[in-house]
Amino acid sequence: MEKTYQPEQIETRWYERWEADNRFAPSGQGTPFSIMIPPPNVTGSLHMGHAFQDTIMDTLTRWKRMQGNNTLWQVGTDHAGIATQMLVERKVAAEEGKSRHDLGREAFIDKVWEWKEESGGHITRQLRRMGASVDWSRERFTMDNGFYKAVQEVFVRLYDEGLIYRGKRLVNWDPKFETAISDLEVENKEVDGHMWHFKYPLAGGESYEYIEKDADGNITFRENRDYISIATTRPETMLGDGAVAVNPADDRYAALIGKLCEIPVGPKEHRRLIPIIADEYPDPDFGSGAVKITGAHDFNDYEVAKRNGIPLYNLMDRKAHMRNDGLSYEESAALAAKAAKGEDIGNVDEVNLVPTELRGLDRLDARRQIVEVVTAEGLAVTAADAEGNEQPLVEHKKLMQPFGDRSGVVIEPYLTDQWFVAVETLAKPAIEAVENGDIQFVPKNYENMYFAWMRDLQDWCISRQLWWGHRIPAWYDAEGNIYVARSEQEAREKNGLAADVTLTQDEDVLDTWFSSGLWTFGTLGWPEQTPELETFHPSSVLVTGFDIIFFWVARMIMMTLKFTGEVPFKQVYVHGLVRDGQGQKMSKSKGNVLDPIDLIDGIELDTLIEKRTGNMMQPQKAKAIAKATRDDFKDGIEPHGTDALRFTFLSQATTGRDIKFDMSRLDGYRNFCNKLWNASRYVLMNADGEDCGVNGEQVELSLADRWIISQLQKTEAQVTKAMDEYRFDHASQALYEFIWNEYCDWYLELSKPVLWDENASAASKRGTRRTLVRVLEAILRLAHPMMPFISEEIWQRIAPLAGTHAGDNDSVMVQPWPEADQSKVDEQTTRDIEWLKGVIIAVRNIRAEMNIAPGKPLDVLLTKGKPEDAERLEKNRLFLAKLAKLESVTWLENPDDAPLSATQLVGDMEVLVPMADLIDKDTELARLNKEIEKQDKLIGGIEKKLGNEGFIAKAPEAVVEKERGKLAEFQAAKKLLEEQRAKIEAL
RNA sequence: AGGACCAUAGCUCAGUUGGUUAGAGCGCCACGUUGACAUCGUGGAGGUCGGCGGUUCAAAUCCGCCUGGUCCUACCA
Repeated sequence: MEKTYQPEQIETRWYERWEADNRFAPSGQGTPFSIMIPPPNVTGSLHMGHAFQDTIMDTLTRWKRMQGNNTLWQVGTDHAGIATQMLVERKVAAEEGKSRHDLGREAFIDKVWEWKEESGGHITRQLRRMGASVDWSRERFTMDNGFYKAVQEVFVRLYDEGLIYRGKRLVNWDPKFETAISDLEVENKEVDGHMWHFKYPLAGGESYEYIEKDADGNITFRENRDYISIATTRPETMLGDGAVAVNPADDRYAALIGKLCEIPVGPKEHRRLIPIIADEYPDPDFGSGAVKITGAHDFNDYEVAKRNGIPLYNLMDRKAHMRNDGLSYEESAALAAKAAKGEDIGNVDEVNLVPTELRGLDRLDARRQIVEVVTAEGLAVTAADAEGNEQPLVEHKKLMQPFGDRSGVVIEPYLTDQWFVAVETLAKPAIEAVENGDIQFVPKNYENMYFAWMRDLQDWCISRQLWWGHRIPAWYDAEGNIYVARSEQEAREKNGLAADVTLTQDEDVLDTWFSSGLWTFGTLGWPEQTPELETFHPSSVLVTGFDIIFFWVARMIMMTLKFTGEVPFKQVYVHGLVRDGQGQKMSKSKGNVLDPIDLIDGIELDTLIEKRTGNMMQPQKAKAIAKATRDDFKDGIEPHGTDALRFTFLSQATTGRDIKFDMSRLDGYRNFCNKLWNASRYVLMNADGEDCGVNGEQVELSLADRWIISQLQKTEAQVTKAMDEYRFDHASQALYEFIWNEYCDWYLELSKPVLWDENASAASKRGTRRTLVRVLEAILRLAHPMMPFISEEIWQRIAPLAGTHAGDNDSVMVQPWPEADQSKVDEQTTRDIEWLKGVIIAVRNIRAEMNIAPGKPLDVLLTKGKPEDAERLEKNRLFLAKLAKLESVTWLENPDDAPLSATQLVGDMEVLVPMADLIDKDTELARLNKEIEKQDKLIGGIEKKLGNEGFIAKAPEAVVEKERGKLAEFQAAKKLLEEQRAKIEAL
């Protein structure tokens, strides 16, 4: 074996071997256990979140597999509609200078598939680097034919049941991608904005007395007005106003309800009049209390408009430019005027209220012009500035503005025909499944988040105006009648349409999440009733981030219950986000992204900087990012190996909260791998080719042997319990603790005196070798789900010595998970070893405090102990001498015979290192005083407790007894320390 | 505005149903290389558990309020 652990030499090799040996497929034996991977985007590359999540899933999967379950980890990728289309569009533009429209739909889709075949496997290759034991033979892609069949089936059935409908609704519109998006794909961000205040003059020059009152009804302001004051952050929408609404309880405007006012924009001769209506929506205490209603461009206004029969005038096109189609402004304004008077003008689609000079402008340019014109006309509300001059009132304020999470552009509410899922009836059973425990969230508090969202569900807009995705299985005839079916042919048959009736398929595709919602059962062959579906559905656990509960988890629950009558998974393990060392979200624009592969393989500083600053949206940040990177990673990143990275994730995986990724812990766990490596090296050096008792030869087990076996049982139980509870931090901690602090620090050291003792019996040497090997072999099995590579590499060498290796094709992957054997837990042995460790530490302590060289042989006396201490000394003389580097150890019956010594306590017993000539009186006195003080404090605390009548009366007897015991112990210790102090003082 | 989560050593975090001498890793200080490992070993320093109040015989732990932080949802023209 190499002297240090070299992960790069073993990881890829083992992964290829496992895959070639078909180790990842279900065994076909045992209780089914299945996990469906949250499908990563096919365009994606592995980020820290994936790496974290995959580590957890793989750890669970390997663990369950070793426990003998019929284990399936189902893998696949998601076609990621917008992201993929965007990527291929860019590629085609760069390579051929063509847009997707130049190519046409079919040719473009071909390009996407080409791209997918070439580059779509990037993330799955990276998944292999993480050691993920997914069943590659069952890999699925959401655009696969089989999966498409499931998607179509679901669509058709929901439509037939009336749960999918098409309608004109206000939706979130992404003007960059020219598609509808769901509200979950919208990110609300705070931006600096303006709020303008404009005067809407009353029709016919009417005026009224505007009166403001305070809370007590006293008049605080009155003036004569011939307008109503309106505020807006989007002046361009004024063009599409259909009404001004005031609250019916607002006295200021009560007299105006039913009257008309004028929108202060557009050609003077065609100024539009709109009604002033009463609605509960306006808040009298906010702004002027009057709200302009633009039903086609604002979600709140849309509701008001619907309630009051106000027309919805669309002002923009798909690019969010001001419309340049439909009727002329004059014709449109005339129609709108009729509508304002309450006349029915029918379909308003052709009505284009954008004045000629604004048509075709971007909405923001239109906004500027409108503000200018209205202000010039004197219809801006004014306020006095610092010098007392009246100025147009423009408030600078923070606005929450919607942005597309992929496009980054401002999202517009936009009126279009879209397909929707009516979610109400689907939501009910989905809520119940969580309420009644069929699905459990871990940690449980995420259930509240789920309920909160499910209780307030909007119909889900599932159509997207994209080319890449599952095309909607709906056809239209010339009259616009809709026929939904699994194919054009079925549409004809179902509806008795003649062959000469022309049908055209809907152009739109489905939201990617619509197909992802079918993931758990769609991947198992549904709608066919396959054996896989029977065996592995519902899946056992879903591992996912909380940010995706709405997008995906909730929808999976709804869809799966609807179509299979089963829950998609029994448990949902929700993990936190992986953040950088400072707790910042990792993002390209912040330049703080870590690539898991770089942590595994290492990366030069310059390459890392190049990676972080290359191809940036905001190049001006490059310098700061380069500096920050230089500060954080002076020498780049060293290679750590996959196992160390996995172990780091696991150790930081506490209950559901975000993790700050800690590089120093990554270093620490790489060292841990090295520790395990070297411990194994030691074992091999001492056991390979030696008699390890594989054939059941007689052995003699030392105290240390029995102790480490006992500790192993406890560790096995701890790790198993922690895994059961998804406490990967506890599981990894227990393993770390055992390997480093027990097996390496103590047991390996304790094995040396036996193995190196020429006088030791063959049976005792054999016993120690057997224990060394067997315990290590168990450790490797225990470690395997967390650290698959190093455990396999070492296991292959160790297992033959332990007699558990079944030949060339064997693997630790398929070994049984270690189960604790309670009969091997030996508390007496544990106490004995604790005693031994206590004495050794006491001697080391004295050495450190007295400045005695670690290697200098010492003569040590033990005294004042109980008879069992003397016995322990006799049994452990060899160990003691070796580990504490002692020349001799003597049991002193009469403490009065003790020479002047440095002392330490082990229980009641005193450890003495005679050093008459060496002792530093002052140092030793100071130390003793400090010790005594400490005991005093402890004693004081307990005496206070025991002096409390309430405590004696009410606390459980066992607790009181325990306190009494402690008191006695501390008092005895103090007494010994005082005696020692007296001796030193007497010098 | 509503809700969730968090606050424990210089840093990253554990701390089960209240009873521990409040722990780990990293970092820090001192010492140490003869054979598993300097990616190491040995010893050590370092915390009034964010603040205030309450419940209790007993609070890092349960309850309330406050402060600070993170996030989600809704946002008001």
